Amino acid sequence: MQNIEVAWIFVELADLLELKGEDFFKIRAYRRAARAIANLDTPLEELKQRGLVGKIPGIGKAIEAKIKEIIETGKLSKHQELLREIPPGVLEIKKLPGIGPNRARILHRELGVTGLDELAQAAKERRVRVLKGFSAKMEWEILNGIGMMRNRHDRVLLSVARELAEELTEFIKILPGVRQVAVAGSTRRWKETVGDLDLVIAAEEAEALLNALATHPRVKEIIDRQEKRLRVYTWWGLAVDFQVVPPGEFLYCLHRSTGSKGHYQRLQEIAEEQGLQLNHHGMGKQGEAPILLNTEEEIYSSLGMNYVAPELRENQREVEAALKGDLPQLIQVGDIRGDLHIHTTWSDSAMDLQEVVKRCREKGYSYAAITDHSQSLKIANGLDCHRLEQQHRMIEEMNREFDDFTLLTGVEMDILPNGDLDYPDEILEPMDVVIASVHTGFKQNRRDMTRRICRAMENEHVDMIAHMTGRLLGRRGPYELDVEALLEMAAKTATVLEINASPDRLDLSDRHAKAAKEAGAKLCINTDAHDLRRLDEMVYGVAQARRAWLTPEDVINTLEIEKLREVLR
DNA sequence: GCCGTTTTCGGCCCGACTGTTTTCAGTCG
Repeated sequence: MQNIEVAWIFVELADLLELKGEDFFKIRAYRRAARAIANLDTPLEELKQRGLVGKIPGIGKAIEAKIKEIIETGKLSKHQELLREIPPGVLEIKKLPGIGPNRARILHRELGVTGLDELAQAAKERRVRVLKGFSAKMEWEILNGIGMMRNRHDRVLLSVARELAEELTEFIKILPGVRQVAVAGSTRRWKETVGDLDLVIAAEEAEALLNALATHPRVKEIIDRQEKRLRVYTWWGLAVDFQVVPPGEFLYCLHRSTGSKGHYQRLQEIAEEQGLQLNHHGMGKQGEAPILLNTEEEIYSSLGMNYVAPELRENQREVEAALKGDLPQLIQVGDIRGDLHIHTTWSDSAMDLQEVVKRCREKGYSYAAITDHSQSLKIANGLDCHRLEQQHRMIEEMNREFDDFTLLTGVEMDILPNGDLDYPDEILEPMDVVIASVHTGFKQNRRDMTRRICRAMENEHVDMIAHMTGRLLGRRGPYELDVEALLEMAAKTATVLEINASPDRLDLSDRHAKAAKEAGAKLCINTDAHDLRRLDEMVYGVAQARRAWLTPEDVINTLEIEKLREVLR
């Protein structure tokens, strides 16, 4: 059992207890423990053997015992008990916008609804509006919310798909008869959310292989089974498609399954124009033996074009660019020299300054910026001017110890609802990196919100706007914004725009990041990490940048420190 | 349920917004 799955049990336990109206602090303790577990570098099982589980901050005797139970039996009796008492559908109801634990409880108790379908039915019959604490408007919002949930229900975050893909490919590799295995589809193209996971396996024999996969512990149910294909639904909420292909056709099958459909069809057209045929069996002249190829690069070069990286295969004129030799030299993870948006224990993060420095140096960075929250964000323990100056003095002192690494001073400053900034200019002036971002008043109208961010860009000390549209994938849409106007303003004021690498944000989107470059703005890829593990999410931001056709020159945190300082100045 | 260089008990991040139960409970970040 993976740590993340243990963490999920505690998250769900907390949700269930919340629905029962349990003590707030107990619930928070479970959530904290879940977060701590999810962020561990070492498997819990190993920690348990070494007797270290109780040493994890946030985990005491009671939760330690529960972790032991989970590792030994695969489940938690208290959790199972609550699941018998509260239908899992009620947890779904609690996820609706505007519905918290209390309203979900009322809906369950008063109307007897056990899930979204029954709730939708009740709302249509106008049985919700008459309940205490509800109204006609809320009834309408509930129906809206259910519609939204259904639309996204079958997609998961890219990071979930990639983690599952890694685990499954490791498992498949050691099965007898397997020559090669690779992830295809939108997961390979690093699309921000994934509908189903495609795995292509090269092997002569399929039956025993698919049997083994059908009984894998991640599999919840089998959706479809054919001779060479297996489609399953996993406990992670993601469907997986296993495809067994002859070793000689692996390359072509992987290429086709990677897609996108539009991109592949475009390639088939190009092939046809050249008298060739391209399909999952191979490529060659009609009626003749296929051309022998070993790599995807060779498929593209045989068609007389540059290699198109999976991230670009979206039928957005990449084929035309490749034919002309006009594709950009895409940015790579190794080009990144530092992370410019990191939180510490000074505000709401789990890592202290020393830990950040250690991990960033291990990652080979030559700089990092500490950008904690600003004073008005009380819930995140935002820094007032005094604490901010204290922190910056400490950073300056730390910097004396390094000759090959620079810790930059900075802040992630709130743009207040009226457009004012959270610190006066004289506080911002000496800082290395001033990030401005929105954390409150999300429901402003398009004109006000656009003007609000524009004003921040106009301040000469603001270097960067973080997670500009505010979206949380699968949970919250972007705020109302005139993105085009903002991209232009960013270019005009030389304000850098962040690509937030966190898999639940990826904000700017690929489309917006591409438009930002075209508008003449510079970008920066940051993790916005609040704990050590999430410093590793840079790879998602870089993939997003690649999907936006960005080169190292478009991204400021590829620069050497001296050049970077010039840009920030 | 966790935690302790004041405390082994009694604390445990705060404040804005919303709808309408016109005085606050519920939700959210």
